[in-house]
Amino acid sequence: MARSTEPVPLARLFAIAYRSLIDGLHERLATAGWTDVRPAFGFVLLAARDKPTSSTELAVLMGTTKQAASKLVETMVTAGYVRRGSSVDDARQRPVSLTARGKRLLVTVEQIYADIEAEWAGVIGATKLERLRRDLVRVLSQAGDGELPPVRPTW
Amino acid sequence: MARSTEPVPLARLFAIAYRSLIDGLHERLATAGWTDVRPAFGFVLLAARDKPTSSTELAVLMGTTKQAASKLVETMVTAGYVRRGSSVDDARQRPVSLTARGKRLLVTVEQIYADIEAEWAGVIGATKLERLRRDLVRVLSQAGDGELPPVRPTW
DNA sequence: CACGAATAGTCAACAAGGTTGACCTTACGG
DNA sequence: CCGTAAGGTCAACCTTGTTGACTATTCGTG
Repeated sequence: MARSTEPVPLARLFAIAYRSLIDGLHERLATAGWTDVRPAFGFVLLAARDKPTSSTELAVLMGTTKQAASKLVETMVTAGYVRRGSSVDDARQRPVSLTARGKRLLVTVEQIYADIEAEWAGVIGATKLERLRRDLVRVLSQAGDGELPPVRPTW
Repeated sequence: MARSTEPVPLARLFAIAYRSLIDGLHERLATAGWTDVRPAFGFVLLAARDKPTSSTELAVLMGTTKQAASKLVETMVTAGYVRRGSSVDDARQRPVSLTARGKRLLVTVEQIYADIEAEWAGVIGATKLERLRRDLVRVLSQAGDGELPPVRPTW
């Protein structure tokens, strides 16, 4: 099929790129035995990496309702990736933190992303890849207030 | 909030970029009076732009089942954007083609995408934007067989 | 310090959009 | 011809999200 002379819309490229990365990640995770990981888990892992997070924070981060975020956390608790604690200074909060298993998954995910990005670098070169990342960050930070906006691609 | 020194994962950037474009598109569409447009409509419009498409073709393009594609078409028929015909040479096919309203929507969508991309070009420069597009196409064509793979970001 | 408003979270009902699986009809290739 | 493949539909179900009502804390201001 001949390539149209029209430029491919960026939206389509981003959709493909995103899906490609996510599919690649989950294929490799499955191969490595992580078969119960849903795409959205990554956000929770990332958000809870350094310090406990909360359902509300997750909701803002992902651009969903806090109920949806809470359900996601519940799923991950059941799967053994995170745990809900209770806060000393605010009894309303149920801080979400990673279990040992969750930490292992996070490490694995980051390793796989690094691998995939390395493969991409093999295709277009590391320099161009980093340039791509840099340009994207710049464009996207613009819309938000210098910070990267919430994430989840609504479909 | 201080930016981490870690590079932002590409997956997250693509997710943000995609969502940003789609949200921007639909905001502007809504402003212009197109209030019943779903994100997935775009694929159908694009696929049916030059020649009639089919549910099966759409399914492959979007990476869903043909039933899901068919439902989408049904929705768009009801909304008046496409029409299902019948083929002369193959009575099994129900070719999907754009209505006048569908064509107007397509034109509008393309105009809005052009506007948004122009705004992006205003941020990082047209040259870098085109470089970004080019690099993306190269990387993504690699995974597929020279062609861009299916699209829909599974969530 | 008391009381009203805001915040963190939960529960339950529902909706959208997708999948699975069975089925019908038409086309194609020995 | 006849078996098999291909395009499409129907109906049941599942997953994931939303809406709306509610509880329990905390904050803040008179």
